[in-house]
Amino acid sequence: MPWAYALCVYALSCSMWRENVFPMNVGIKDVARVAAVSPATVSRVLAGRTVDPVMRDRVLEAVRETGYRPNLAARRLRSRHTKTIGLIVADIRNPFFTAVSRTVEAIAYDHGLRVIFCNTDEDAAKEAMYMQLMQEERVTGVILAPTREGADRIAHLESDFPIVLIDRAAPNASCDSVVLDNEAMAARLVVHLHRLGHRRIAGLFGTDTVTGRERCDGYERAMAECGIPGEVVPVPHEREQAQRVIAALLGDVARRPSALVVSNSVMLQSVLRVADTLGLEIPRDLALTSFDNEPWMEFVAGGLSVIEQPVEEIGRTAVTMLLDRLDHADCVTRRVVLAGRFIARGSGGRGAEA
Amino acid sequence: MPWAYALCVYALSCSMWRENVFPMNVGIKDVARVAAVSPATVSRVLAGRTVDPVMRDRVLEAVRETGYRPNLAARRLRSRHTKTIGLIVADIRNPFFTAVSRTVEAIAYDHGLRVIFCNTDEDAAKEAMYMQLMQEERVTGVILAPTREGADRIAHLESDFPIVLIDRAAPNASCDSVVLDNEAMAARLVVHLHRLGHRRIAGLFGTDTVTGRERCDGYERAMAECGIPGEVVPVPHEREQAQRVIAALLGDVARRPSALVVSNSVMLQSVLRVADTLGLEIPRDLALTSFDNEPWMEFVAGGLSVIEQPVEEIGRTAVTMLLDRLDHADCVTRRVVLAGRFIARGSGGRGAEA
DNA sequence: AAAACATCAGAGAACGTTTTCCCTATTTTT
DNA sequence: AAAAATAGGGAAAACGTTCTCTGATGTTTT
Repeated sequence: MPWAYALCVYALSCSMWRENVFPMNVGIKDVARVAAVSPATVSRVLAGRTVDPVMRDRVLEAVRETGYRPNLAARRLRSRHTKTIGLIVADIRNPFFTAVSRTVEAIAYDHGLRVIFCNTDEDAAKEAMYMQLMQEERVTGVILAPTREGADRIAHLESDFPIVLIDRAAPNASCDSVVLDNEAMAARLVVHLHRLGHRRIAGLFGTDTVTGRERCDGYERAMAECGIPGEVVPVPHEREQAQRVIAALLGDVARRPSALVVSNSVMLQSVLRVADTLGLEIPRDLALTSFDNEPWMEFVAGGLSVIEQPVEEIGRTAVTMLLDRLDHADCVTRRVVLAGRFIARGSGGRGAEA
Repeated sequence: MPWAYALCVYALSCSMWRENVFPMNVGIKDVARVAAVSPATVSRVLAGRTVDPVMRDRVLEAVRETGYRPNLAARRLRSRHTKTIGLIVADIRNPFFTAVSRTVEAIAYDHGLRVIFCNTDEDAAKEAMYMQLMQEERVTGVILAPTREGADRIAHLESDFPIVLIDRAAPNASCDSVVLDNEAMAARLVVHLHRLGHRRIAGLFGTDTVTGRERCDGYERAMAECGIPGEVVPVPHEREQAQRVIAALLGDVARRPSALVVSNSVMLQSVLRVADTLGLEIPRDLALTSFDNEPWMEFVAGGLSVIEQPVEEIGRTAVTMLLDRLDHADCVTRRVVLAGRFIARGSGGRGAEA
């Protein structure tokens, strides 16, 4: 009784008898028989190759009549191209990734490619498992937002298919990649806060990603250039732990900075939660800036000042690069660095930027 | 030059020569040769069937040595079970669906099932295309959040695989389904607002989904029971259009209600946007209640009062039902109705609920 | 000790396509 | 008008597995 937790379970329409209108499995041979042609001809018609029009029509009619649907497994086995790409993201709850995924999917389908979508939850083991799956699926290529371990592993790995890294890629990565200019964008946030008069600016960055690393570098560089000491706070991915770390930072009045640079929107939500429980008002008690832009950010904390990533462009570029790589396998690896857009709203506090 | 828009493109590591350490395509036969056994035996070892231990070890060693990876296309073709389920959602940007997807994926993988993830963007044509794809993939089953047209179509359709409807299902649907008790939950929101003293409560519901329909019914019933006239506002899915409709409602001071019941979180964001541009403060000028709970909702409009859906339970139940249906194909169809949880925060305005 | 039975490895068919090869019919060239 | 070239359809192989069937090797029963 697996539905014990259900509010109620209705049972309906008793006899769903399977009267099979069509023979259970219609194959290309059945179509061929009905159309009185050879299987090869049916295949040719379906592939859109030149076939005598009268035969073609006979085949098409037979397809309609029999309700034939090609078997993709068989097709892929024989033709040896799967027309499938893998998309492996690190956190499906992060709207940045869902936005990129949506674009990737749409563009891939425009190119007649199916996409296998996977979510690793920042878990290197799951990631490895999925990469193996990609191999077993004999995918055409993979678009991957790797964990840090994953990024390392890929550097040493010679895979059977091209890989395009998104969002996270070491500068010396051995495959194509499309990333944000994380350093510059993190620096932009620091400069923004500095101009607003903040001098105690802490940086919260993920411990497990090269993206976090890069943003941290940009933060540190900018802080140095501003001539103020920085405090880098490594924040784990898991929500509970993240909130503990943040609470430790903000709960101690002596330690508490006046402003924060936060590495992404899920981390930002942990910050908001902690600030709320501590009774901190934003931006009065704590100024906030972050990466990623989402609709609700307009309405929180007087409008959050953030770096917006060009999500469509990231997705589009990734697919384009992958496709291009298929044609030019031995070409040099490329690294595309995209600029983000800084959106100034109210969460920086302390008067307006010049 | 498809990267004209790039901030910069680095070209790296020139000669990625493909020195194939292993023969390009290692098959089960190659493994068999190396292990000096028959292909059948290799297959048996890989399937975990009883094989002489010494042979088994030889095979395992040969697998390691050759770097063999099974070809899933071939396996699926021959064995005639794909161990794959389809998951078709209507809007990947809606966090409700991403949350459900995450659960479905995790549970499916626990059961050794792969999932093909698809996003229809509320487009019936895309949905139909994906359903056809599922057929061509010969999936084991499908979990589907249908558009309204899709729900209608499925009622007449006799598909080759079981389908479990989630989130949206007509009460008379011809397949298994797991849904929220939309009527009761919508009524709950109305009652909440009524108790707070609101008398002019409008309901905003999607035009294209049976979920919207059901929530609307609950809203109307509850309004009638409270003895106050309701105003139902159909809101299209597309963002621009949605905002126009909402602006028309809230912009006209005479027409403007004092409180709103909103059907989901993406619609809610449109409401927030419009309220913001109109300079309406929440809950002072407009009380707000909605479906779906997300972390940021704590921090907007004094805390949004919402109906939280049991997302994990929905995903888990859907997979369980699908699996169960495979064992009991001719069983009656089941409809699981889950209760949501009402979370009262501040956005209802006008004093506290009794 | 012989007969019946169980166990398990190998040979080869099968899964549903695409593709190669060959052959015929037609068109083009000389 | 004959020869060469081209086009397009059919037969059969091939893709990499799993599965059925058969036979051999032990193991138990009488």
